[in-house]
Amino acid sequence: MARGRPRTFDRDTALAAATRLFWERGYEATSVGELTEAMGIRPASLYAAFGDKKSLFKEAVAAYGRSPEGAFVARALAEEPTARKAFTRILHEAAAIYPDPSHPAGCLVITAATNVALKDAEVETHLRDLRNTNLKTFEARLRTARADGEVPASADPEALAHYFGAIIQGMSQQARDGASRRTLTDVADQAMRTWPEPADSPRQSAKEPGSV
Amino acid sequence: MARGRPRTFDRDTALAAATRLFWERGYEATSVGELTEAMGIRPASLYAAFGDKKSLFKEAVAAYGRSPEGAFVARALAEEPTARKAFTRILHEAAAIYPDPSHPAGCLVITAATNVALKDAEVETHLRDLRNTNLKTFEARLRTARADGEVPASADPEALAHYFGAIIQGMSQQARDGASRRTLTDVADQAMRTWPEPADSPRQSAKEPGSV
DNA sequence: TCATTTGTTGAGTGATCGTTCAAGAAACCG
DNA sequence: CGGTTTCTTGAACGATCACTCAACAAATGA
Repeated sequence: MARGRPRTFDRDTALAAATRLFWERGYEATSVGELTEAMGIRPASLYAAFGDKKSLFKEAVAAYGRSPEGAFVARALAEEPTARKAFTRILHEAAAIYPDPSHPAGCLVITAATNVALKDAEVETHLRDLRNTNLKTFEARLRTARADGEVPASADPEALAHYFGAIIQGMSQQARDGASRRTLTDVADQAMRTWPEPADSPRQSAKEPGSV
Repeated sequence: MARGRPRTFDRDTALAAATRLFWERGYEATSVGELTEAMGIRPASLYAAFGDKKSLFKEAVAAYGRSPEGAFVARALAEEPTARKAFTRILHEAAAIYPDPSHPAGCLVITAATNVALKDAEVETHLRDLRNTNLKTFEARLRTARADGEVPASADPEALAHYFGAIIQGMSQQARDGASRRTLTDVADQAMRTWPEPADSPRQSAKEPGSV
């Protein structure tokens, strides 16, 4: 069924190499020449397989989102029974993943398209939309928590969502600036101290009551 | 005393225009052509007055640091009598300044050199060093506060410095993503709820006791 | 076997990048 | 005034950018 000459390289492997390069240096600062070298193919093969640089980047972002390092936030939100456990896990996993030397530091979605020329503004807005969508997901989870009585009625889901988003984005930046897992874990712990407990629960306790 | 033909443009004004452009788009994504157009001069004049693009960028960073939008952190640390008042003011001023539409959003030092090609790595490390120096300044201020008994002995200055640094960097990013002053002020208030009060002071009070 | 389809190769496209040069213009000093 | 110094102008430099094309190679279908 497969017509024509078959591809001589593995598309997923090549995409992973491109993802890593975009993750390291960002969209604009990564040239097609560097991409083809890292992917082990010639320019014409890249364009035949992926379209153009923008399309390749979008595929790289999608691949990153499916990888463990990119999917940990969504996974924590889906798997943890309470909002508090979900955000605690998110911050601690970010502290572990962002500075991990086995891959580029920080988060691709946060860092890969912050300095972009006018002609590539589309790439910048693509990542911006992803980030703002994530904030909305945070907000929705916190709204549910408030409806469940897990956080008090006085809690502001939108403000808390932006707060945790800011912490995560700051941790990504600091990981790129050389911060260690230890330091980022301290930041995560400090950030969780503001978690709004309902009035009838022990205030500001270091451990949640029903800890496993 | 001034020999030779005088400059036909104002150096500070031209530098301010360059600063604004670097602030908006970052180092790599701002071309010399865009710079000369915004500064109202020809390339040769730019190179005669500022050296090369890297030197111009470093001068732009220095000019940003002297401007109100870039100096507010150092000013708050110098002027406020307590660490708590200093950090409260820093976060609230960041919430006001970062999304202000009269200039590019966020902080130039945080955003202007995150995606940089290999040949310009020097620019990236220059801003990284500035950021890490700021963290050390935070840490020193918190260490003093601990010595003064303003924060308990159990407080960790390095961890708190990274925590506030992360909040500020996150607020800068969110301002660039469109967050309002209102939202960022909420983030600042939420962040200050983790401030470590000494054991004999009223815990988690919204206002510090000796407020002016 | 042979036409068709698809991928690879190597060279090369125009555009833009940061930067420089030669010529002329505007100030100074003597 | 002439000589020196510094800046401006317009044109251009080589390098790199994202991207493409013509020729060849390897697979399938008939």
